[in-house]
Amino acid sequence: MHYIDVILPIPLPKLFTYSVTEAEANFLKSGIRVSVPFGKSKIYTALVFSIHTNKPMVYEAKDIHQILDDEPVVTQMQIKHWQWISEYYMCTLGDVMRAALPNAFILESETVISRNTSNIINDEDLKDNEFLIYEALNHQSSLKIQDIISILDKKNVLPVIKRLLEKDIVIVEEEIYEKYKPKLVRYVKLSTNYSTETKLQELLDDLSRAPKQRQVVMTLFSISAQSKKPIKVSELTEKSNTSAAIIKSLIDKDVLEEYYIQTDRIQYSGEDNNPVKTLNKPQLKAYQEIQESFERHQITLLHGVTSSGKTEIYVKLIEEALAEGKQVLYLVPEIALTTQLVSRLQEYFGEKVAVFHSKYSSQERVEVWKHVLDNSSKARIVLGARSSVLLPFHNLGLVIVDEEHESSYKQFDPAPRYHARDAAIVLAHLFQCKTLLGSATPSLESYYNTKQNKYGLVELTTRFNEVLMPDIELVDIKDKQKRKRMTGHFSDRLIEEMTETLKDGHQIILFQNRRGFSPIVECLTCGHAPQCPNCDVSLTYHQYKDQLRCHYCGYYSAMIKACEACGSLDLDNKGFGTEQVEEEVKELFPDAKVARMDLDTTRGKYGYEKIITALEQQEVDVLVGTQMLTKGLDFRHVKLVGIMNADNMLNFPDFRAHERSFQLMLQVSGRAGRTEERGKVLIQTYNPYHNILQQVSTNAYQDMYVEQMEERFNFKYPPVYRLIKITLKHRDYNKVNQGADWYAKSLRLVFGTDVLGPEFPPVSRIRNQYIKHILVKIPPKQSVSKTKEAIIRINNSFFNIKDFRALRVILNVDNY
DNA sequence: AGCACGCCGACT
DNA sequence: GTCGGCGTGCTC
Repeated sequence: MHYIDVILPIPLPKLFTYSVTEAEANFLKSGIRVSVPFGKSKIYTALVFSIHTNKPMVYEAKDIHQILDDEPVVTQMQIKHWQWISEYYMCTLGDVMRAALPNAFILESETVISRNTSNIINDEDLKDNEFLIYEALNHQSSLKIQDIISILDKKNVLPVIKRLLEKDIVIVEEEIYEKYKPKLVRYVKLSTNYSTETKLQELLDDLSRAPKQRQVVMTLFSISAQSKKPIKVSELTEKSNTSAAIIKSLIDKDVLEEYYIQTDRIQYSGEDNNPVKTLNKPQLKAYQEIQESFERHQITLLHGVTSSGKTEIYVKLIEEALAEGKQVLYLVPEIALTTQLVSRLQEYFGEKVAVFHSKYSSQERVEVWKHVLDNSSKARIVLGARSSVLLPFHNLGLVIVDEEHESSYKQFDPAPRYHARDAAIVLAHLFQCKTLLGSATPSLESYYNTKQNKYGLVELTTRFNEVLMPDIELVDIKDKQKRKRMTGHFSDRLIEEMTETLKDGHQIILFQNRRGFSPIVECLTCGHAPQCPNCDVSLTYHQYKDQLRCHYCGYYSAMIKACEACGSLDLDNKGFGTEQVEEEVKELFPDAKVARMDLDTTRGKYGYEKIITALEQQEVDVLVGTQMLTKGLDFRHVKLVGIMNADNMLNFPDFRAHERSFQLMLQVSGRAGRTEERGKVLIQTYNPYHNILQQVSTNAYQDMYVEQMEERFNFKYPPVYRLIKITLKHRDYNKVNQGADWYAKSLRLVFGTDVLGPEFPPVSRIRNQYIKHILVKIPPKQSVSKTKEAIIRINNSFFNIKDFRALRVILNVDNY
């Protein structure tokens, strides 16, 4: 008797056992996909975890449905890595599998309904709905559930299908099909019949009365004379200036032969590689220090000021890893970054660079996956966002985590809620290779680790070309308001600097960490402000569409003309977002070209690129944007950066608010003056004496670190303590309260005062779900894994209480 | 997570 | 009186 344990891509905390034949058991390996029946009717894709002969005691194992691969598509190393992720981040292996595998690898069966032809039906016996389906099946041989839903225009169609099935009118089958289709490109060549010169001449004579066809043959001939490469049909039609129909007729006549070649969806078509740039002195020094540090530490943090040329150092290290025949993982926080970076890396490494991120189609991802798995030369360097740590690396030689401090490395929803930096470090550890973290404003976590001597530290303090760090000036807008020196949200200082910069033909970036026009619309008579019907927030006014919108659930409505509560026409906009800044710039500087970069303007696959290119081409003088601007983009001609309001970041209710504000402001500042001239940064604030602002203005990372660490220490926050956030969600307000109280009480029995909450978050209801948080703090000496075990025990007892079963509980380890 | 089963209110 | 809503439990 042979059995396999498999991982199913569902959030159930255990493996499932199926029985296989001896032949199957011999063929299968851990990491091969199989399809298995699961539940009453479904067929799922499962991943073989282990093969054994232990018959399950309490149930009869089902047979598998089918084997889907010849060779493992998931490596043993990955499975180890998945196990770490699932344990550390308290989720199931299935969650990790679902996140890791490209969608096209996870096949699911689909119910297909077709007509039972062996039966003659009397129309009269059928009800309306049943008749509609019966009719549809007379035109179409089979229907999917989704088709039936649209035919009947209702959600619950299963009872109807069940009745049809009982009446023997239809048959129901579960179909599963391969989702990944290789991309085939059609090529043509001259039929072998015409390989000799005389035959060819005869052919051309024959075609003398079909000039178009003759033209095609001639073109084909001339292309193949120039190069030996296969000829695409598309190329031939274009070059011979004919249509597909003419080529088809030649194929039908057996003059041409068509054939297909499988190609990659993503192709690199650049020139051959440039030699790696030589490093300047400070870079070289940093590079050598990294080498030395790697001798003592698995992980090294490169703390290099903005625009210091960290990328060149990475390139040098990549080159070395490649020379040893190893793979390299280069993580970046967001896709937006990659376009500039990809071309830079491709300059050096050509087609060895593979890009991977979540905006890729599932088919494109399969191709990258396969290249990495095969250790193909097309994916020696994987440049990617968070999810690329889950790729099937073979012999990883180096991991680079750029902009290490970025919080977008942490997955928020759904599970697995992993931090890509930390998962990458573990991955590197599995491969026994080095990790380089890079940032101009390291996270307290990483910097703390260097102080603890867990990581090595290398500092790079001079900017490339010795450009000076920008001059940062704080502008007290409280004072400016008192003295009537404000025009809208612009202080006289900011206007002066902007005027100057525009006159010199340089570019300006204005940063406001809020999109839309104004976040609150308030009635001046009664104080009422329109709220989202689904969430506990006020609606933001978006001027360009004249709408009120919710930034949490996407709800929108037309802008109100009068107060909904009292009918008053006196409405006031409170607070301001990027839209309003943009509009004010247009009024203040009517000749300047203004663009905006926020979630609203960067929708769609190329939204980002358009704006970035416009800025690079200097088609834009002033760019207004949210924190998107900070993501390490290299804007060459920007000289002035204005931060419209520093206070709303600083006052954000989060223990990391100060750290994050510091990082954000320094990162935006770093966009100023990148090439020759020294840049200028103006920070408008109500509180210029705030320590963080002082530290930003003097680029005092150390001071910030020391001060913040003191707070983290005093208030027991990371990196001193660790955190696990437990979130409860439900439609019913009381249920959430009761559940959260019970949960917190049970946690307190074990962890005492290290449990905070339950507490409603600032936005206590999103999409009609009430939310409550509980925070568990783990002291430095307490075992993390024991803590997690205890939480899991409490969680299990929680779900044994019938009243709480409907609540959704989210465990977020190291939450950001 | 799906999906089937079972109980109860809203319409023909 | 059925249809269709959702709460409950199970999946090798």
